[in-house]
Formats: sequence, C-alpha cells, structure tokens
Amino acid sequence: MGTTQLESVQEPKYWHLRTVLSEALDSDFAVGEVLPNERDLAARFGVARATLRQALEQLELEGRLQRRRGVGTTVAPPRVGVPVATARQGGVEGDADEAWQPLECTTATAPAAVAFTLDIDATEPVHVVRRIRVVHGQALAAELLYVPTSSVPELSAIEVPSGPARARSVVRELHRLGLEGQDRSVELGSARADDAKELDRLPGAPVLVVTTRYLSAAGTAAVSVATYRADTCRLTFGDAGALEISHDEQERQAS
Amino acid sequence: MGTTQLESVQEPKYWHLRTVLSEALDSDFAVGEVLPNERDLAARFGVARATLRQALEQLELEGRLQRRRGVGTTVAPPRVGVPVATARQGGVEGDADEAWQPLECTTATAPAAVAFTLDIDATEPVHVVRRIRVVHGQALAAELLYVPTSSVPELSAIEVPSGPARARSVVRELHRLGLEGQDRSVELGSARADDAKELDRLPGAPVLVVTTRYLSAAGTAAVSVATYRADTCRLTFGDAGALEISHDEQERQAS
DNA sequence: CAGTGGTCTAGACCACTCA
DNA sequence: GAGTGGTCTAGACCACTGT
Repeated sequence: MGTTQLESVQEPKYWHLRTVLSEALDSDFAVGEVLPNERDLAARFGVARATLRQALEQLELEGRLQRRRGVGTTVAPPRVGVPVATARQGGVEGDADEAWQPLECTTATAPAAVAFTLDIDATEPVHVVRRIRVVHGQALAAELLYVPTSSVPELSAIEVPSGPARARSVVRELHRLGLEGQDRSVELGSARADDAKELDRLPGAPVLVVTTRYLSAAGTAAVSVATYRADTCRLTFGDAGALEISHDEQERQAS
Repeated sequence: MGTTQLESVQEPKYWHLRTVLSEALDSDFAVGEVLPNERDLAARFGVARATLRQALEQLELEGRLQRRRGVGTTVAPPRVGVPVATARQGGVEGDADEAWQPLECTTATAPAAVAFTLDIDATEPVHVVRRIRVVHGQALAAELLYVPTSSVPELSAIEVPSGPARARSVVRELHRLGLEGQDRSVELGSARADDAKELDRLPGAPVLVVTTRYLSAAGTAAVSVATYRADTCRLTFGDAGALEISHDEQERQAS
C-alpha cells in the first residue's frame, strides 16, 4: 500500500528517543533550562521511566544534559576546553599548573603499577599529593601525584606537616628538578568514591583518566593520575583551545 | 554492641557488586575466560538481573569486561595503547598514518562546525574521507577526514572515481602540502550508528572522540574527527607506549 | 514538606550466535 | 533450537534538594 517505510530497521526506543530529545534540545531549549521531570517525560513519550532514563543517560554522557538528584535535569553548556598539554610540551614550566589547587600530601608506598612506572621498588615511600583543578569555581579534575622521596631529597629534611602547605612544597621541589618533558595517556574510567566526591559526581561517573609521566634527566621523576569529569571536559592538546566542534554538530553525516 | 560498622554508608548494591566482581576478575579469572551468564550471576548474588547488569556495565566501561550478544561475557585483555601523537608532533610525517585504512571518499559540504574550524564557507565542497584504524585485525577507530577542495587543488583535475583509491589520493595530496603541526582535543562521546557498525559495537557505545586540526602554512588544511572504542583503547601522547598502568591497579588508594 | 533523580525488582520479549 | 546478552515494562522505595 502507501505506507512509507517507517523504521523498518527498528532501532531501539531509547536510541530513537535520544535523537528526538537531542533535536528538541537544539531547537526548543536554552542552556541552563530545566526539562520536565522524568515521570512526565516518560508519560509524554509513552515509554517506561527506565527507557526514558536510558535516553537521558546517553545525552548526559554526550555532555548535553546535566542531572542533579533532588533538583532536576538541565541543559548543559558546551564542554569546557581544558588544556592538558601545550605544543611545546617539553617545556620546563608547569604548563597550566596554576590551575591546580593542592589539598593535602601524605607519604606512603605507591600502588604496584605506579611504582613500576616510576621504576622504583614497591616498598619505597613516595609523596602522594592530592590536587584538584578548579575552573570557574567548579572542580573539573581530581589528581593523585606520586613523587618518590628520592626525587625530592631536599624535602625530607624540611619536615613540613601534612596538608596543603606540604603539598605545595612537594610540587615546588618537583618543578625545581628541571623537568624535561611528559608522557601522557588518556582513557575512559569511572570515578572512585573519593574522586567522585571531589568532582561533585556520583561514584561510577564517567571520567577521562589522564596518566602523566614526568621525565627528568635521571628518568621518571613523578607520575600523576588525573581524573577529569567526562561530562563537562574536552581535553585539548597543543593549544587547540580554539577548536569549537560540539557533538550535536558532528551528528550530521556528510554523504 | 559488638557489631562492626558494616557498610553504614550504604553504597548502592550495583557499586558493591562491581567491586566484588572486579576483585574476582583479578584473582579467579584469566583473560578471555567467559563468565557465567547474567541470569545465573544475578541469582548467585541474590539481585535482580538489571542490578547485576548495572555492575557489568561499569566494568565494561572500565575495559575489564567484553560482552557480546548471543555469545556471553568475557574477561577483556588490558587496553591497547594507541599512539595518537608523538613527542615531535610538529613533524611532517603522517605519524602513525600507516595504521589508517581508507575506505571511501565522497565530496560534499562540511557540517557547519567543521566548516567553521576549517575557516571556509559552509557551502564550499570538501572531500570527506572515511578511514578506519585497524590493529591486530580489529577496528579500533573510525574517522571522517574533511579536506577542503581548495586545500588539494591538484586533485580536482585528476577525477578519480569515488572509493578507496580516491580516498588514498586525497590523503596523499594532503601530506604533500607539508603540514606544520596538529591541534587535538579528546572528549567522550557515543558512537553514531555508522561508526558503531565499523567498530563492531552497538549504537551509543562509549567512544573517545579525537578532533584533529591539521595546520599548513596557509592555515587549517584539514580537520579529522576520529572515534576510538573507549572500551579497548588507551590513547597515548608523546611516545608513552611504555605506560602500563591499568585500572585495577589504580583502584588501591594510597592513604 | 513535596518533588526530584537514583536504585531496585521481577518479570517479559527480542535479536543474535552457534552447534 | 537452545542459550546468550539487549530492550522494555510497571511498579516500588530511597536519598537528596529546595522551600
């Protein structure tokens, strides 16, 4: 008959919903606007709440939505471009180090894999510095910076008490070494409970895990494991701050 | 009384399950081994299947598990380190270009955001090259490479028919320009239907979206949007192939 | 307190893979 | 066709936020 080929490939409901909602976000909503609550939305689209939630989860993963328990679902602003490495990445300067805010510092043994990367014995003590990266008053990343005590010999004599002051000392001493460059890797992870708390997210929230190896003439001087909020961050490498491609734009397929 | 503080903070069941399963994976399972099916596992832990699945989803997101419909759930190998940029990223050579396998090439107008980044008019035609990055016989990434026709003037005269051959021509011409460097950004996304197909994933699967701007003396010569499988890939920058920190190792918290 | 998103249940059916 | 993971439902209760 005359019925036009309708969804014969049968995409899942939640996926179709995601597309519909995504288009609605583009045309009918402004950044920061709150959406109707999940029960209403589900009823409006004639699906179970769980299905509606599956669509919202997708959109949140893509950085389009922001959901807060007890508050509601709002339209998220475009992702922040976060400089992770500049073009001259061999530079001695601490890159965007001023953005990191030291919280505390303890001394302990490093996790096995970190010890391996540092090329030290697993029993050798390391300074563990806890830092967060704050932009516009919001924490974008939480980091653990592992610095072998042997890398910063000056410090052991000083004996600053634990806390932010000591964290700053360790970072200062590290910079004094004259770092020659960094190695980095980026992968997807989920926030541990402690990181989630710093980032104001729930445990298990998707994060981009940036592992950095700081190189000095003597070898690996320190290792940092930083977890960035995947929902709000776009990591940039090589002064690509100008890159302004957003996800909804990529949606359209050139054919 | 004598009851020892047991889970008073009440973490969600699925999160606790994730931890239990994660430890079980470390101690009792080998890479590639298949887990019991979801219904059995759920029964064994005394939870609903949906809850068990929430835990499995977490572990899959972290690259610990691999799930295939009709087959089962298996223990995933450690993530592959994928070189995205080398230390001398200003190099003219195509980096790990040999790993990219051209599929086809069409000519069309670029999406608005891509046109903006290329600094061209949205109506100007661009070559759209479709490539996939294959390692060990498995597709790790799918890419759309946008090259303005004005960037590669030689090509319009040649008139190679659409297809892999033409794709190769465009890439070759692009390299001939003498590229001066690249800008990159990395963010989390979900696979579009076409990308999902190339990557052997379901639509919506988590991917790392790498947007690269190729710079020539004249400005932005091309833009590429590559989607990497987030479950299997660890993107490395600056010859950090040696970085071997895996997620389960990060689990332990130094305190 | 009312209203929101987060968790959880116990089912059902479907799509896919493989023997 | 048997067995797997993927989708979907219609409820329930909880944790959190604001007023």
